[in-house]
Amino acid sequence: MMTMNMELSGRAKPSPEKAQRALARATMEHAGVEIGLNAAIVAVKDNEPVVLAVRTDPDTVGSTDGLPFGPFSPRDHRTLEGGLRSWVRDQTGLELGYAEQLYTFGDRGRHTEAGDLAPHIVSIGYLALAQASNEHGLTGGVWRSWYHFFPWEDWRRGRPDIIANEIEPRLKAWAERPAPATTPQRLIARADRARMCFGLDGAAWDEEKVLERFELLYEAGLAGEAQRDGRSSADAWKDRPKLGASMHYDHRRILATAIGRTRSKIKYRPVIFELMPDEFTLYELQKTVEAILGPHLHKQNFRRLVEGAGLVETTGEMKTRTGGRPAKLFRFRREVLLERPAPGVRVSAPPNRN
Amino acid sequence: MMTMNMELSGRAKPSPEKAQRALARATMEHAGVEIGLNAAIVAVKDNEPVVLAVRTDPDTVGSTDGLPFGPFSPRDHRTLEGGLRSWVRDQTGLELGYAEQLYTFGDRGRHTEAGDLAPHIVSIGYLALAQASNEHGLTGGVWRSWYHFFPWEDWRRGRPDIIANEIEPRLKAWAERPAPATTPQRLIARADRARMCFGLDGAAWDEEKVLERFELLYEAGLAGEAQRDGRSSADAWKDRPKLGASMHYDHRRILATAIGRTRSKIKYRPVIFELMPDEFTLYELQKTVEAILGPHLHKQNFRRLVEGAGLVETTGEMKTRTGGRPAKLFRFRREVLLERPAPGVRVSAPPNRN
DNA sequence: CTACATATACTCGATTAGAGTATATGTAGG
DNA sequence: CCTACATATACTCTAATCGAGTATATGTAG
Repeated sequence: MMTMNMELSGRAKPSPEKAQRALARATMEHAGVEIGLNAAIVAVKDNEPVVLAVRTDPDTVGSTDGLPFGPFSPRDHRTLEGGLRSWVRDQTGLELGYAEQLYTFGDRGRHTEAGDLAPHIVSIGYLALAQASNEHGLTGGVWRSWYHFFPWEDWRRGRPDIIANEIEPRLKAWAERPAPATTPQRLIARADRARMCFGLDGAAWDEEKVLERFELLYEAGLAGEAQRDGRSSADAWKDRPKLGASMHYDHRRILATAIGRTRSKIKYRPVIFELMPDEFTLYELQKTVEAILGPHLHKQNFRRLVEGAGLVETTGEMKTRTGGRPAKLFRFRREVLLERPAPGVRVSAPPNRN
Repeated sequence: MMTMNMELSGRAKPSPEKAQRALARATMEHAGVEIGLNAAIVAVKDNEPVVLAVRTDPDTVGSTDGLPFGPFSPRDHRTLEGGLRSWVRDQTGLELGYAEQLYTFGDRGRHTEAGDLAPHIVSIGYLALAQASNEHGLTGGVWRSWYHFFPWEDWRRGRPDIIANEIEPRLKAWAERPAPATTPQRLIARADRARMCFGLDGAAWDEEKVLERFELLYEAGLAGEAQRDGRSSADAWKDRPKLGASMHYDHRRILATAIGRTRSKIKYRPVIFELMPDEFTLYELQKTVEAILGPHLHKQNFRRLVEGAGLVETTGEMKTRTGGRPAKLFRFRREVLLERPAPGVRVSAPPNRN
């Protein structure tokens, strides 16, 4: 219907302008696209990574959480991020610190819940990091552990049982069913994707692949959202436990993106300190890193790496109530930004097993 | 006149799509938000990294290039990427292979001529990688070296002279001028930002910081776009050479994002092979990597790393016309995707100098 | 005073990356 | 044919780094 011919060849001269006009004409016929902003606001409370969730209807059975959402109006806000900060402040009372854009979600069907009549909403997802201490005036939403939505991501007490007990058998069954013809030809077989994503059969676990894992579960019909969206091939699993709590729309996908980005980013940018109080012990820092990544380093090496990277400096104070020898207090050393091109918490992968 | 506000706050950096003028005339009363897609289509031709550019008006002096642009209509396309592929095919005849979303640019300019009645265009930038051999039916646009727009990024023949001769003195002068009061309080001083971005005074050069460098130049009024947007504090430099070719709107910023992402991504995903023919010698592979990153590895170690990472396998064929000893031909080894969590061309940073 | 818990310092060995040297095998020009 | 040269490929050496272990310091609880 709306075939735009922008004539890019050098001959047809002022093409962009013409194209823009065509665009305007074409888009006017449409119901219109609305732009929304979603925020995954992350903090760490009591060694638990949490995200701010809003519950639509707390009294309804089966009601689910969602991420805070606000419209973007270029009339009111000059920048996307400015708009985000503004409605987050209004809705939740939080003053955001660090924020970065994640991804723009625009696929049709991301609002299937609302039906086809709803205007299409393109949502720009943001990741924001907050200190748990900033929560004083929280007016909307609740902090929820992000492992409430992604229990298989929590490796702090070893490999979570849900992988071997629930995910692996269901994915293996899915992998043995032939892919429907409507599915675009995948480059990698189902079984291999499952193996790489969830570290089955001895494959390595990559803690950054949060989104890939969730999308695999969704595609396999094992995420609650898949059934809601009518993708359920899941009757066989009706009586099995749910794989994490669902969220509205595609919000769990946005959260998966946020978790993956957080896990990736703390390794090359000192964003971990956005989640920490101003002063902390190295053990507290390690616990925060582990809350986000899963356990990786043993204590002695963590100290060496963090101190060796110049990320922190001592305050001179001690924290005595540790239950053992008092620990030195540290603070983030800003100057590291001027010294290293990519400062972050280096938690190197286990040695290559190939 | 429109001001592109690129004030970095150490946070995320959105930006405007300034295509309002034509649209304003067409839809005077409509102040909605429209969605556009921009594509940075990258290839490597004759060891030169190139991007597909569209020229508005080849006969006009001072006309500039832009990136291909097309609208997104959720009515016609189920996904953003599907929409992108569709109009790229129509406009250029190219069938995109690899494509990934980069960033969504949505800032409104403050002083737009069209005023508040102009519909706002939010543009979603994409990076696409293409093989140079696929260009047979190219109907629109021309391939341009990306170093045409970013000459300071080309380190293949050592540190580019433009840094010492042009960029360093102008940035130093800018750093000595006080930041205007309207500028939000910066965490890092101008001089330090210049040092870290461009590796001045012995600081390390980080080839991934393409966007940071461009935004610094823009903020300092040294990019052509800054003058166009009325940010020119650049009278003093009127007679000096331009710092790379400008592009329409904020397209050079999108391209900077694309280059940075490409440089980053080839290190942990085997996307370099999206730019290579099916069979190649290791030397050709190295030249392609160096075209993108700048020279890094000496030949012997490059071989060892690439082969050791399991990225390639020999075809059994040889290429004789090398001007020396014939070279084995290799192909990308797909199975590496099943073996390694993050396979890519490992070009490790030089040893830590701190 | 003792048991214990945690903090912190030091050591060791394996892996890896950067750099150099040596050798193999083609082309070009007399 | 022979020689100079260019490129490809194999191997070696060394320093840095990381995972892991051991040892020691300093607090609290009973």
